[in-house]
Amino acid sequence: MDATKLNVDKATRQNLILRLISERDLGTQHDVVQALAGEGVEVAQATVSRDLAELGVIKVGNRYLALPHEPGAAGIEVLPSFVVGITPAQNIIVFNTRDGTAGAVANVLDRVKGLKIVGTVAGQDTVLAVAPDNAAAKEVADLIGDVCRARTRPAGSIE
Amino acid sequence: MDATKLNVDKATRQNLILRLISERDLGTQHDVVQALAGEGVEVAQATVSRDLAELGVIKVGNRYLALPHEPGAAGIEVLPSFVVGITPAQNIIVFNTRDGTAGAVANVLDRVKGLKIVGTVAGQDTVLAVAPDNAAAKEVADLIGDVCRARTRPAGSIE
DNA sequence: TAGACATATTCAAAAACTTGAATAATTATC
DNA sequence: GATAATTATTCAAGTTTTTGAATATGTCTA
Repeated sequence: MDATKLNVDKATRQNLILRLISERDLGTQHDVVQALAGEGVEVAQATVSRDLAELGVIKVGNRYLALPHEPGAAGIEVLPSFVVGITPAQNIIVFNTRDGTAGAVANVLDRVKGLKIVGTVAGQDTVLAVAPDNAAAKEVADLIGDVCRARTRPAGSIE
Repeated sequence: MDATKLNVDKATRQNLILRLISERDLGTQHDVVQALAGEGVEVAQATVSRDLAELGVIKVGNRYLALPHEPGAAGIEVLPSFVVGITPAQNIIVFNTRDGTAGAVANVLDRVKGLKIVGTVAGQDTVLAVAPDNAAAKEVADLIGDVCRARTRPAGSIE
């Protein structure tokens, strides 16, 4: 009896999921199911599980991070091996990387949805990421720090 | 009883078609069917018709032209409205375009498979395309000229 | 380790996609 | 305009995808 039951296809739903998890702070698949329901899209948890896996979404601590899948580009999984150090300094986060990988790292950072980063500049082995404020910078540094430590492989195998 | 009957999926077949029509000079769907058969892939003409439509392949005169479908980018259908003039000069083809559209035109030219173009440079309203030799330049100029005159919509509606 | 919580997987049904044969529609040629 | 050549569409079948329910497998926390 849902007055607003929407019927969308898989691709649309997955895009919606990307948007939802980057806008809100969704910590469980159940949260995602409910958020979708709020948008009028009703699916089972099993479907969300599969969607997150296909989208390459990873969970860091209590938060889902979406890295839109781009054919050629590096995935978020390169961060642990490329990033040597992370230092928040005011509203700037300094990433020390293995030589030559700064560009790839900046590219990944640019593409992670929901990361509070305004922009990045990459040198040879250093990336400067600008956050809107000091708190955000700290938050980002912690998050990426977790990613590098976690070495969590994507929530399932992608493609 | 084909000793070399290959069974490939749709995506593989469509990539093969792109390659075939950019390498050889295929003028009809029947030709494409036969070229595919030569590679061990047997399909009906109806399938080729649908494939060409999905691939955004267009037919100019007696030749198929493939423009690999890229999500964001402009399609070959913009050429008639963007290109004002085409002038081959030795092995260079000069495209005069509406102001500001040169970049888009060059991008399209770069992506058309089977076009004998070595490279392009775009200004504001001018594109210089370098062909391997004078004959190729003339050929390209004629072909694109036909495209602009033809205003043929893609061989079917895409997506 | 037990018990909760979170996520992944299995299985079967439904929906969507793919395809060739036949045919219709379109385009060129005379 | 008739005919031939080329391309598009309809239809039905076979195949693949998608999905939810149920269930299994982690993964914490006390």
